[in-house]
Amino acid sequence: MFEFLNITKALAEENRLRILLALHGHELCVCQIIELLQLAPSTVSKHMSVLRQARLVDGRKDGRWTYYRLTGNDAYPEARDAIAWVRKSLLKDPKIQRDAERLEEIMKIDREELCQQYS
Amino acid sequence: MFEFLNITKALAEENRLRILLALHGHELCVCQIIELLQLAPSTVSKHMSVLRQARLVDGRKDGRWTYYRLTGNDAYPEARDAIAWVRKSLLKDPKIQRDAERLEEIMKIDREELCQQYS
DNA sequence: CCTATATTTCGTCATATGGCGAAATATAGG
DNA sequence: CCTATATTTCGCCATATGACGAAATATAGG
Repeated sequence: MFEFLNITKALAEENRLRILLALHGHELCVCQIIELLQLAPSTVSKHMSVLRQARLVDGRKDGRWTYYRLTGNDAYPEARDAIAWVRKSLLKDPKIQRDAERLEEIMKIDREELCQQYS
Repeated sequence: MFEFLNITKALAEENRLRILLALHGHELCVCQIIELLQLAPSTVSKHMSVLRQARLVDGRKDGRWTYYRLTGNDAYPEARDAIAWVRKSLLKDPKIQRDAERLEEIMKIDREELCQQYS
C-alpha cells in the first residue's frame, strides 16, 4: 500500500506527468527538463526525487550531468503498468503534444550551451 | 489533462483507495463506508465527492440513503483502466484484505441499526 | 588545489488537502 | 406540518506539498 501510494502521489501532479511523458523513449538530463518545464533547478530536482522514490524513473550520473530515464520494463509491475496507463491516457493531450514538439527542439541544442543558463 | 489529474489526485490518498477497493462488485451506502473506515460522516462524504468528480464512482440516492458504486465499464476509459490497475495492484495488500473481511461483517448488519450510530 | 558548473539539499513561504464538528439539506414517516 | 435521520456543505485547524533562492555537494578541467 505504501509503495503504491508513492506511485499515485507521484502521478498526482501535472509537472511530474509531463516529465514522465517527456522521458518516453530516451533519457534526459536535468537541464533539458528544466528547459522544457521552465521551472527552477531545485524544483525539478525535487520532482525527480519524488519520481525516483516511486520507482517510476531511474537516474544515472555521468560527469557533471545526471540523466533520468523511465524504469520501464525492468521496473516492478505496478510502476510499469502505471507508466503505460499514463501514456495511453495523455498521449493526445494538447499540452503533452506541445511538450513533445518543444522537446524535439530542446534535444537539438548543445548540452553545454543549454545547461549554462541555469546555474 | 485536467480530467486525468482529477483521477490521479483521487487515487493519491489511502482512504479513497480503500473505498474504491471496497466498492468492487456491489454498491455501498455512506454509513457502511463510515463504519469500514471509522471516519466522520463529513470526511467520508468529501472523499466520495472527490471520487465522483474523478468519475471513478457514481452515487444514487434512494430515500434517506445514498448508494455509491464504481462507474466500472460504463465509465470513460481512463477511469475504467484506473480502477482495474488499482485493483490489480492492491488486491493482496494486507490492509485491503482486512477491509474485505470487515466489510463482509458490516454488510450483514441491518442498515437501520448501522446508520443510527453516526448522525 | 582552484574554479566553473550541474545538481541536490535546505529553509521558507503560500497554497492545497484531510480531518472534524456544526449547521444546512433532503427525505421518510407520523 | 413536525420530527427523526442520512448525507452534504461549511468553517476551521493541522499538516503536506510545490515553488523558489541560497547554500552545499560533486565533478570536470585547468
